[in-house]
Amino acid sequence: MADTLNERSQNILEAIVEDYIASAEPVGSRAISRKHNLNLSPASVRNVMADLEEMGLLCSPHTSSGRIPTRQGFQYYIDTLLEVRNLNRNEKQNLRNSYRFKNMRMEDIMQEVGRVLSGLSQYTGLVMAPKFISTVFRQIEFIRLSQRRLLVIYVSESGLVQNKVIEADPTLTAQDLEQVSNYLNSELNGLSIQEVRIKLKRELQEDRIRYDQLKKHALKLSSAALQDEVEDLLYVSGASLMLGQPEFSTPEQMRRLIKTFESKKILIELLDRGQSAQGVQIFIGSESSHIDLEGCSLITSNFSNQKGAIGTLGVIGPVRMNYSQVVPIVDFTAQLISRVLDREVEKK
Amino acid sequence: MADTLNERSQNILEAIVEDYIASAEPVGSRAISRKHNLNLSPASVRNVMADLEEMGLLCSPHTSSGRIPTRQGFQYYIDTLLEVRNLNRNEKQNLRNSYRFKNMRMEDIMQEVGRVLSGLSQYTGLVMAPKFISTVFRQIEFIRLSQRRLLVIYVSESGLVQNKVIEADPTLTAQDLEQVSNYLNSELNGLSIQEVRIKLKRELQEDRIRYDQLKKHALKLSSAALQDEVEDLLYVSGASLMLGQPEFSTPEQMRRLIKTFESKKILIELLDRGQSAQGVQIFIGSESSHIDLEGCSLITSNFSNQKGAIGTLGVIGPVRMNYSQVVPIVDFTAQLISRVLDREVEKK
DNA sequence: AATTAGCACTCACCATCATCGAGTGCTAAC
DNA sequence: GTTAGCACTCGATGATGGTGAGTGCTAATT
Repeated sequence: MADTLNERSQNILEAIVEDYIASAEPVGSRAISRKHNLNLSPASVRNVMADLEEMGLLCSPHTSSGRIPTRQGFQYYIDTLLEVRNLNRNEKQNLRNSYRFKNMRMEDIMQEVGRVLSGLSQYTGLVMAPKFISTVFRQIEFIRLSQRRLLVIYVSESGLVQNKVIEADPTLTAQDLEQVSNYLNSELNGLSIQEVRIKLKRELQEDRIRYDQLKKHALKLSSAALQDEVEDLLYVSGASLMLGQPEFSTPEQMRRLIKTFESKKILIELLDRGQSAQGVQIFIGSESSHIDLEGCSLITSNFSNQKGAIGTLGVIGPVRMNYSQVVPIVDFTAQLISRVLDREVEKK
Repeated sequence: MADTLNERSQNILEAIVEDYIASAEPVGSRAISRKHNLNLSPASVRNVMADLEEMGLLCSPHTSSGRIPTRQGFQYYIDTLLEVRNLNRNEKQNLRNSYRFKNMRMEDIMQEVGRVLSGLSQYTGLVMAPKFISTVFRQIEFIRLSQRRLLVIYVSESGLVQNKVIEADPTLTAQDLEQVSNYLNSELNGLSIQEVRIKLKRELQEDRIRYDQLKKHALKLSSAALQDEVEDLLYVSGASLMLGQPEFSTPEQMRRLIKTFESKKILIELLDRGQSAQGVQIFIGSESSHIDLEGCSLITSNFSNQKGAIGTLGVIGPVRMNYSQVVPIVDFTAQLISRVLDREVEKK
């Protein structure tokens, strides 16, 4: 159905969407016929608009006002009409220069990326660090906190540091712990957590038979340390910029939005959904299902290092977002970060 | 001047402040003379009110409306009239039960505390972790990320993990690094970062003469690792609750508030100011100097472990905050966390 | 001398009402 | 097929007036 739009209708839809993106206000036939040199009278434009409304791509807030694109209208625009220009050399260089990654911790890089995304787009920047389970093991350390509590520090290939407290046999000495970590560090190096878990599980079963005290401790501690899921790391930057958007101007909407951003849970769910795909993805409004994010659009792209640890970054803004501007920024940033991650691990 | 208030004036001021805290609306003479059984007619109350206004403790938004307390009015209320009741046994137990600290990382504890503070007070909870410089050294590890980049992981006595990337001599081998960290771990154990820095500085000078390769590396790496200030860790919880307060109901105020919370810088400055004091502190509105926090009050208390690492927690809300409810919560929580921190380190 | 009843006055708040204008749909003319 | 013309819709804006909570002042009361 949507593909059967003739060229004129497409042009007019495009014009309306773009005007609406710029103004956040209903677009009238007069404005379209004047600004975009389609050489059509307002009346003709009105006829087309009526058709587009019939098709569900436009709607009018009330009988005698201009049209605004519906969700489907935006969807059609994004799927069919949106031309994403690539950044030119200059813009790419500028974007590169926005970042200062020198001697930054992984966490700082993520946060910085969020800040820059938000700053450039003037919407809210999101960065989700690679999931624990997808990271590659580099090193593990055990530090005794108290009699029965151990602090486990885990470092991934890309330098992401995570820590966790586990309970442990109080009879283990510092030497034992050091031996255990040495053993694990040589044994698990280069495996993804997923692989590590499988390996641990297998060896735990085998080892019921053999009786190697050290190995037993090692397996027990490491499986306790690496077992549970670690909370996802999500960085949200520039939430206040969303409050400047006219679509979220009522106190109630503001509250809801900030609350949603604060809990992070819904955002993480949403970002997770895009993890399997490649390239830039766009989720629109309540198509992205959650009521609390109604009126929002999300532009995301995954980044990854060569070892396959996948993170996601993106921008969340009103559905009436400037896609043609934001999409290439998100796209290029994801590529940039992928390269940075690999550079961080560069061996020797 | 303020102390010269006679009892009647004090009673009326107190009644007005408390009514205003409850309603967020100007308080009239009628309401006061009825609700609080002072046995005074509205007219008499009005006379007192006029006096209090003269003194700068009250003001009226317009000629014919009730009075609201000024900043000075609140200040007087807090300094002189506020009676902070202690929590009874039940309430203390409830508060203790709100927390589940079992096997939590330091970071999680801080975040949890913020959440609970926010939940109980219905305002915004703040928790600032002890400053890096005030923490006590427990362990340091070096992990090579790339040729010239080392990841330093530092663990404090209380289990706070911080990490940092430094540049380092590419010729150092893994063995070297291990020796270095072993050396440092035995050498610096139990010192505060401040003491560590002094020690390092002194030894670096001495060692220009001697020629111990290992020690030289150790000193160089550790001073690089522990030199700079690490960004303060501040956890902000329940920012969206502030948006429900009538004093921040305009979009502009909301934006500004969220922006201020987001950048954290101003909050950290403010919390820093209270670090030297003991017990609960209250900062009111723009007395706390920053324009962006106008209309806000901050109730804080420091927590610390026996080693002297000091963190700050508190609640930020509108000036019209329910002090008598929030102060004891903040107070007791700070005591609770201090005890938890010491329990975390409990030796053996 | 302190308290209070009485009263005129103020002013935010709310609902009503008229006006205005941008925009529409429809019809008839081009 | 396109467009000029026109009646109509409806949100936004602003003026108007009534209502009521609250005040300050004065004079009467205790």
